[in-house]
Formats: sequence, structure tokens, C-alpha cells
Amino acid sequence: MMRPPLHEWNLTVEQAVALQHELASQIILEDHLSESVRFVAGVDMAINEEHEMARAAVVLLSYPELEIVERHVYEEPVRMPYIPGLLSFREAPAVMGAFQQLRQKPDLLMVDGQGIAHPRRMGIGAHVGLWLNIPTIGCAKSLLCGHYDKEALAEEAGSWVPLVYKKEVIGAVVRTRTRVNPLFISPGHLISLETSIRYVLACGKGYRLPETTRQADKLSKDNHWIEPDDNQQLSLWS
DNA sequence: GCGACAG
DNA sequence: ATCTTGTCGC
Repeated sequence: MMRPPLHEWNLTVEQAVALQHELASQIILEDHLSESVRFVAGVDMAINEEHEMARAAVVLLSYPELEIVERHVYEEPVRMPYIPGLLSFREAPAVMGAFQQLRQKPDLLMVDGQGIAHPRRMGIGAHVGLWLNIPTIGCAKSLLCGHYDKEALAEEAGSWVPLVYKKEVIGAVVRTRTRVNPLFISPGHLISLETSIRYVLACGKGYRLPETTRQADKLSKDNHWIEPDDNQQLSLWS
């Protein structure tokens, strides 16, 4: 069913921070996934500095086969600069513009960036999940906040240690590939940390990034930027 | 005050 | 995020 927009996107830094506190209280960390997960999706975004354009991409995969079912891209002008802690206000609108094009609604969404592993528990993964009202996982390649026992994290794929911030477990540092830098996993919305870790590992194909994020990342970077004043270039979409 | 800081 | 060649290791 349709739901009204949660809020405006063009806010001042102060308003955005205040909004994050409000939205964080609405996050649900219990599993509300479908009986059987059949489709998982991944979203990512790339920036074209020259044209100041943002391109978000979404890829839908079958589960557990992890075969590509749908791919879509969405472009819009860059909204604001990157500010640590306010990433969603720069990327979420475009990411959801791409998501909106899906014919088949996924049972689970993987977002690049933190879920609740954020100073105000509102990383882009949580923000997008709340807005779309769908089970979402935040899958980041580096740390935003919190601490973990690096020595306790084994080198073997599948190992993980809790990510703690202000005495609370906000996520997990997961080794998705043996002897390779770990990923920072945290629930976004409608899912628990344990289940989040399980699905990130289940969506892996032997690479550091889960197939969802890996495919979306690849698509967002495909070298087919639309030339603003060149209509003939529109046929470049593959 | 100083360092840290997703993409 | 993006820049940017070769190179070390499994």
C-alpha cells in the first residue's frame, strides 16, 4: 500500500541531524522477512564530478541462486556534498529512484553504507529501509563509528566480531573472504543483526562484497554517462 | 582542544 | 566517492 513521504530532503545540517534522531526511534530490529526469501536486491551510487550528476543503480537477484533478474539506473543532479553522518541526504533520493523502477519487489535490500552503525543510529541503510518499509541491511566497506577487537577477528571467511559504540552492539565486522579486509554489517530496518550477518554471507560469491552490492556497484559505474546536450547518446543504455 | 569521519 | 600502474600473494 502507498504511504506518504516521511519528510523533505533539502534540509539544513541542523534539521537533518534532528530528523535522524526522530527517525531512529522508528527503526525495528526484529526480523520481519518473508516466509521464504526469493529475491534480494542491492543498490549503489556513483558520481560524475564533471557533470555533477549522481547515478544510482539497483540489481535484483534471485535467491539463493543469486542470478540477475533486473537491473535499473536512475540519474539526478548531485544534491549536496558528502558530510560524514549525513550520507543519506546525498544518496538516498537517487538510490530510491532506482529502486522504484523494480517490477518485482525484493524480500531483502542491501545498501552500501552503514545501517544503524551510525552516531544517531540512522545510516543510509536504516534511512532507506525505513522510507521504503522493507527489510534492509547496511553493508559498509569501512568504519564510521564504533570499535571492535581486531585481534579477535579471525582471518577465515565467515568470522566476525561485534561492533560496539557507547557500550552497545550496533553491528558486526565480518570477514567475507579469507585474509581480506572485513565488511561492516549492521541492520537497516525490519531485520536483526544475526539475520543480517547470515544473509550477507549467503549472498556472497567468493568476493569481498556480497553479489547484490557488487553487481549494483558495477552497474552504477558503467561508463555510460548521459551527455547533457547530446540527444544521440541516449541510445547508450544497455 | 584533538582526532575520527560510510560514500 | 574518485584519482590511478604495477605488483605481491593465494
